[in-house]
Amino acid sequence: MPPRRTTVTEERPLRADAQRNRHRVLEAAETVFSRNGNGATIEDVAREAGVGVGTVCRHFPTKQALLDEVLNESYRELLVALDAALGAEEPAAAFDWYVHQLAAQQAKRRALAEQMASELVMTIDEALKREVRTKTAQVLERAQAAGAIRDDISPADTSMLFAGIAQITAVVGGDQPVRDRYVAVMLDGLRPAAATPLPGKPLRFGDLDRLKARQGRSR
Amino acid sequence: MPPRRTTVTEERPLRADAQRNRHRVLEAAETVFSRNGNGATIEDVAREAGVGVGTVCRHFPTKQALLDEVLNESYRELLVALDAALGAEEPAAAFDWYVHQLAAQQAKRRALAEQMASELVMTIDEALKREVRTKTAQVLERAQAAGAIRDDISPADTSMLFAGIAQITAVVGGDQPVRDRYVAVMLDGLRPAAATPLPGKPLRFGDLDRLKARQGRSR
DNA sequence: GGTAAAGTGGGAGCACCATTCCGCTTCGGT
DNA sequence: ACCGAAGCGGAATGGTGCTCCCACTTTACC
Repeated sequence: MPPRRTTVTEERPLRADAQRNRHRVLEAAETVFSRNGNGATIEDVAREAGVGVGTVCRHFPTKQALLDEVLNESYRELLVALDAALGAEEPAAAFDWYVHQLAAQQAKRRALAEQMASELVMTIDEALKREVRTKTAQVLERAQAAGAIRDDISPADTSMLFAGIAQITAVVGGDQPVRDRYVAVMLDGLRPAAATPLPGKPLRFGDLDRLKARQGRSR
Repeated sequence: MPPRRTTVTEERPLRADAQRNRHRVLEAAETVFSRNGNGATIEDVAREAGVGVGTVCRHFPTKQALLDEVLNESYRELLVALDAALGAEEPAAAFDWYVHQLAAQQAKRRALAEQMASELVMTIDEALKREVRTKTAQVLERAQAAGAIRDDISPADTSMLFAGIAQITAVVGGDQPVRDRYVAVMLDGLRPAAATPLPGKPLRFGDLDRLKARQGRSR
């Protein structure tokens, strides 16, 4: 009966060495997924962790489950950045900072970039996702209120744009100056100064989910 | 000894029915790769074409070879758009038009989008690639000369940005209004009005190639 | 320290796909 | 109409990678 969550307890307490191993596996997974994206194999993870594949598979019944766990972790980190942005004094600068931060995290964790670029359909924890979305919306809205970002952009629009950033990030990799360059272009496109009204209607998150779901299915 | 080019002659003339089949296979490949990206299997292609897998594999010794052929075709279509843009009266509008056009083609041919998003390393015909790059540069430079696009952007920069567009396009799919929305944001980011100087240095095509190669290898 | 339960390693099984092979079919020159 | 070569289909092959299984080891409780 395989245990599930990262947290220490659930079901039956989980033996000490098992806990250690589970942790190692997660770390290894993060390492190799960051390096190779979701193309990395379970064996890669096992080798990195110094355990057998069986161990990996018992802790995480499926490669997807493992990936999900790692990605949830990434989202939790994103949340930290979002909180920082919300706590900042300057809403305008905070939004820019957050976007750069996001790109940096995508660069660090290639799997995150790929997920945001939506090559794969992950099951992220619903509450977590909602929180990320809510806070993203807040950071955006504060920047808009401050006049730093054009008004005809919705939170879901930014998510879509982040997918584009993710792709560029995946190509550019760790080269920060180059990455920042394109983030800056996108941010400039979001300034109110660029007053050409945008075509179409602001996207809602519901639309976004539908689009990504469709994309996932058609593979 | 499998034949190679799309053109009618080479090596030994190729029997009439074989030629017909080759053509069907190419069309089928375009259809299924457009629908499913490069995740489509050879069997999918064969079924769509109404031939056996053996036939597909004889005409194109490798799945990659088939994909390359299809993608080269896409690039040729791109060239048509580029020529149109170069022939246009209004260099400023022409650039915008071309970028929208590019996104539309990416939407039509998912495989193209994925290639530009550089998930896969294709071997595009060198001459063709050079021509696309040269003409892209010309379209860009004319728009810059007309004051429609900021000067601190290089042709390779636009290619990189196109990769981001490709990603968004892959998610959005055929929904033109939505797609255009994000293309418009990016274009606004490229206006001179947004005069915040960009960080970093303009990318050169050499850098771009290196980055993409690195990305391909690390999978 | 002894023992039952929990955990482990890594090989076997399985599914999926690109590619190859070969006996049969179709073409096209005479 | 004939026949040799070219082309065809699709079963067989081989490789890759996820998942399952089970004989062996480690833990933790007495």
